[in-house]
Amino acid sequence: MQLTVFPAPTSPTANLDHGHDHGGCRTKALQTAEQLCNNRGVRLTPMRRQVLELIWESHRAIKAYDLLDRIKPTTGTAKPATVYRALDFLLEQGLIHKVESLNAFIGCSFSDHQHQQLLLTCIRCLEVEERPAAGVMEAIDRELEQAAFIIHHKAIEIHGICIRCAKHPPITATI
Amino acid sequence: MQLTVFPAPTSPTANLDHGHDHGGCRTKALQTAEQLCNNRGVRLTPMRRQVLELIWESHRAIKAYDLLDRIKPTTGTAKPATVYRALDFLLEQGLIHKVESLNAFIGCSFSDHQHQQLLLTCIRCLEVEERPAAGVMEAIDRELEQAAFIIHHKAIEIHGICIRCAKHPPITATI
DNA sequence: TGCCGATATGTTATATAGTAGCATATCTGC
DNA sequence: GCAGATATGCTACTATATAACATATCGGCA
Repeated sequence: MQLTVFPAPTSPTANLDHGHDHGGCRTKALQTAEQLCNNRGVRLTPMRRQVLELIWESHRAIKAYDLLDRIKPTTGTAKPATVYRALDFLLEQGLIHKVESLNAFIGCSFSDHQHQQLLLTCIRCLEVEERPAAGVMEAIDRELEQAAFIIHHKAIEIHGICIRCAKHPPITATI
Repeated sequence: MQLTVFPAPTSPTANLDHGHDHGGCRTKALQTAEQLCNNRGVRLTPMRRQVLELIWESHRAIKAYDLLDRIKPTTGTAKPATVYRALDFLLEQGLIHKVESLNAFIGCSFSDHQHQQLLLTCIRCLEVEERPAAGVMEAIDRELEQAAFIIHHKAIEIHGICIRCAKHPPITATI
């Protein structure tokens, strides 16, 4: 029998995402969020901020109920609505994306300028990469013009193997 | 107060999808499905066929539990697993698509050749149009080559207003 | 500064979506 | 017509998401 073992995803709290210093990502994202909310006159409350922080703990998409579990120790009382309301706010402000095909959420790396990127989810390490992909967006605009379809929202989600995982093939053992 | 009233979606059983004779679509889709399954040596059982027929009753995406409600009168006993198993089979065979952003399913119009199309969902009439969109697919392939991302599956979902609904503006009343 | 309306969160309950695991039935090849 | 494979029945459960109303907090203004 052949067993294919993928490396387990790193723990949600470890800054191990493929070796980059993720603390920098998170700090920058939170600063940008504060600024954006200030400029817009909307409130990044402690609850909303905490959810955003948790989402930014890694580049893996996180599920609403996992966020809930992480919040409970702090609040003691958090319920689904608490999390979903924070998520709704963050989505409205373009600070996070929902990965529809995973029912999960990731921080938006381009919250201060571009939205509606390609979302590349690695089925091995579960990290999601966001790519503005101008060429793809233009091709879609052309296609929709032909179809005379007036766009409101795009979700472009690709699942596959990222370059880092492709370079570190899974351990294969015969038992 | 301004009230914007969109025309209600036509009933699931009516062949009224924007005026085209939908019976033809359905019949053709079912014939293609029978052929494909025969060629592949897989079984389009009565249950699976019924689910496919129900999905093809319109061009609107249908939810698993709505399918379940439609099946119950016939079988008396259908449970979620019954429907989900049929859906899994139809997805595997490429006879239907899941619209991830709706948690709903539509028949595939290109089951005998192309897969992984653009799915255009009209937020007014709720119909889903499938478009192969070669230009978009090429642009995505180029982008993924740059990212060195090995693709397994695409979900490209656009929400907006279709050409037919754009031509029939909603009734607007002041109350 | 303390009151008011607006915004945000707490709380309970429920709706919607999907899966696990084992029993039973049906099909297909021999 | 029997055996193994495939499909469905069935029970229970897990996961995802929202509704509706109560309470708390914020921020402007009398």
